[in-house]
Amino acid sequence: MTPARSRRPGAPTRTERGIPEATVARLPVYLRALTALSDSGIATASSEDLATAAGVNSAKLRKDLSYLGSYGTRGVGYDVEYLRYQIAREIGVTQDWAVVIVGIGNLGHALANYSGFGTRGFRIVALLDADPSLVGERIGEMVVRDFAELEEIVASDRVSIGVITTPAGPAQEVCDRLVAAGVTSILNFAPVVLSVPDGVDIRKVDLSIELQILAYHEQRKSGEAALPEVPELPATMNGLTDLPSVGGGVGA
Amino acid sequence: MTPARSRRPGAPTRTERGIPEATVARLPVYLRALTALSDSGIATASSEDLATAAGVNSAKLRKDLSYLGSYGTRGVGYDVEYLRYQIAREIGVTQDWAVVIVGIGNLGHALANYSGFGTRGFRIVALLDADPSLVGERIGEMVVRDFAELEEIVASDRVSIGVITTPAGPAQEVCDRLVAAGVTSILNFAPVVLSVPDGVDIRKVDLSIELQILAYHEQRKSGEAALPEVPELPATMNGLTDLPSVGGGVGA
DNA sequence: CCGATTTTGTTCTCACGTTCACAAGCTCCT
DNA sequence: AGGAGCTTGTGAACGTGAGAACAAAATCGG
Ligand SMILES: NC(=O)c1ccc[n+]([C@@H]2O[C@H](COP(=O)([O-])OP(=O)(O)OC[C@H]3O[C@@H](n4cnc5c(N)ncnc54)[C@H](O)[C@@H]3O)[C@@H](O)[C@H]2O)c1
Ligand SMILES: NC(=O)c1ccc[n+]([C@@H]2O[C@H](COP(=O)([O-])OP(=O)(O)OC[C@H]3O[C@@H](n4cnc5c(N)ncnc54)[C@H](O)[C@@H]3O)[C@@H](O)[C@H]2O)c1
Repeated sequence: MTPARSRRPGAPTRTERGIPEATVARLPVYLRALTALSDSGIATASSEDLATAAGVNSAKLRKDLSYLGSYGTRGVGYDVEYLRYQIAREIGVTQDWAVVIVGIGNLGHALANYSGFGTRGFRIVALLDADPSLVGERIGEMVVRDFAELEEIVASDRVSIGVITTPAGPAQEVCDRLVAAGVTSILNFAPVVLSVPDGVDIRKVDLSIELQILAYHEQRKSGEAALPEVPELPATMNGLTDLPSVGGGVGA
Repeated sequence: MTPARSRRPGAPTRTERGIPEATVARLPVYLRALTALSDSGIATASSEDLATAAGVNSAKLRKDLSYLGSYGTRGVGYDVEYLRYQIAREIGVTQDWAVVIVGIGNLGHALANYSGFGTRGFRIVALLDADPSLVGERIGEMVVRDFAELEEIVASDRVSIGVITTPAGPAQEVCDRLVAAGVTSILNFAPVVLSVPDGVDIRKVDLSIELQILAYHEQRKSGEAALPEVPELPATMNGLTDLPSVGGGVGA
């Protein structure tokens, strides 16, 4: 019989068949690469080929795939279709997930018009907005509906994923409504930190943050000699009201 | 005098005043939290307060800030305005960075209409598209210009950041053009892995990947008993052409 | 049938990131 | 002036992630 294994120090703590978070974040990239190879009529690919297509190093790719099982063939590589199916199954996109989008402004419109979600395992079942002048507008096949209908829609369409594209102000309130209605995964575009109860997953997309990270590295490239002098902290910390205005604004 | 320090084992390798990547990614969040506190009229905040506002743990926040210098006061906390300025300076958003957006479709329109960049250290100097029927269209204060004008614009406006919102197909080509024109930081929305030479930074935003990560966790929440059986690999790997179609599509 | 060749799956080691815990330093009150 | 009470800055421990390296397994040619 199998002896009760004591955890080796350094081994990642992971529940049965749990996959490291860093790996989970790369699986969709592999899935996309496999789909591209498949569309090019390629039936088999080595870890090196796949790693190149996915923009990662091949050892990392092999280790990532090894968490799913042994789906390759030594000396040969991976069967593209088979591996694609296995990854899709592991991620959970062999069937479609129902999604609602809340806040049909600039960004909400763009998402609603985007055809890429359908081919990647998601089905947008409702576009919701609180603005009465938007309700009833047609976008592609869909019609904008009133945010008040949220609970009904979530319940009848088994919606588990919500996307927030409202301004920052109402975002927490919208988030709470989504959670109360039964949504357990949220993708947030509003520039604000949302708090959710345990059991609800939240991810954020923040374009200003991405640009600011680029700006940081850009600044170092262009030579730090160009940096302004560090103003020293005065003896008293008061009287600092007239510093130059700086980026980092809050709000919609 | 300062003795030449030999690297302690375990200490992160970092060039003079270099900041760990994970910290750099959080500084914009702190900046936003500080701006919010400042707008609420709060002049001083403890690491605990700030950490709550930024959605991180306070030890992490203190360690992150310690890479910038000692800007707090023991027993008191941090001066909100002063710290905000220091972080903005470190990120490099005390002045605006010029940005071009390439591909003015659904997403490009949304970004062009977004007012949030201006208040966070960025100035959109041009909207570019290859489609002649779009060139000349007015969006807010700006007019869509021909992609062919790229080089001229980059040179005359000292543009160092480019945003790609074209379909996946032309994205690499557009990327190469941007780099050749002198752009050294790129934010990519197209679902494709771009390759760039050393010295050019690239970040990607991929909504389908975000949703798929949520789907993975969602699947585990709803009980794995619901998972389809794992199909076994047949003795030969051929003849696998009729697997169910799965999410992960490629293309625009 | 066997050895050469290819490529996976995994182990080992090092680097990076997070969190705890506490001494050092500042303010305020008596 | 001196001690009580906070809060920062950081050393040290721990956990996670990345990559090099290699043994194991499969194919293929002779
Ligand atoms: N547009 C962009 O390119 C862009 C870029 C980065 C970040 N963002 C962020 O994304 C979010 C949306 O941006 P946008 O430009 O689309 O804004 P927007 O103002 O155009 O649209 C917001 C929509 O949300 C709706 N709304 C407001 N309160 C609501 C509520 N309580 N319930 C339901 N709907 C509500 C409004 O009616 C409006 O239609 C903002 O938080 C913004 O900061 C947008
Ligand atoms: N719209 C969304 O919500 C959304 C969501 C996720 C990802 N994306 C991705 O973002 C990108 C843009 O999406 P979209 O919906 O705005 O697409 P879109 O088709 O509406 O717009 C693309 C624009 O790029 C322009 N273009 C094409 N080739 C070009 C070239 N070589 N040079 C310059 N311009 C060129 C086109 O003329 C068009 O205006 C796509 O890669 C898409 O996969 C979009």
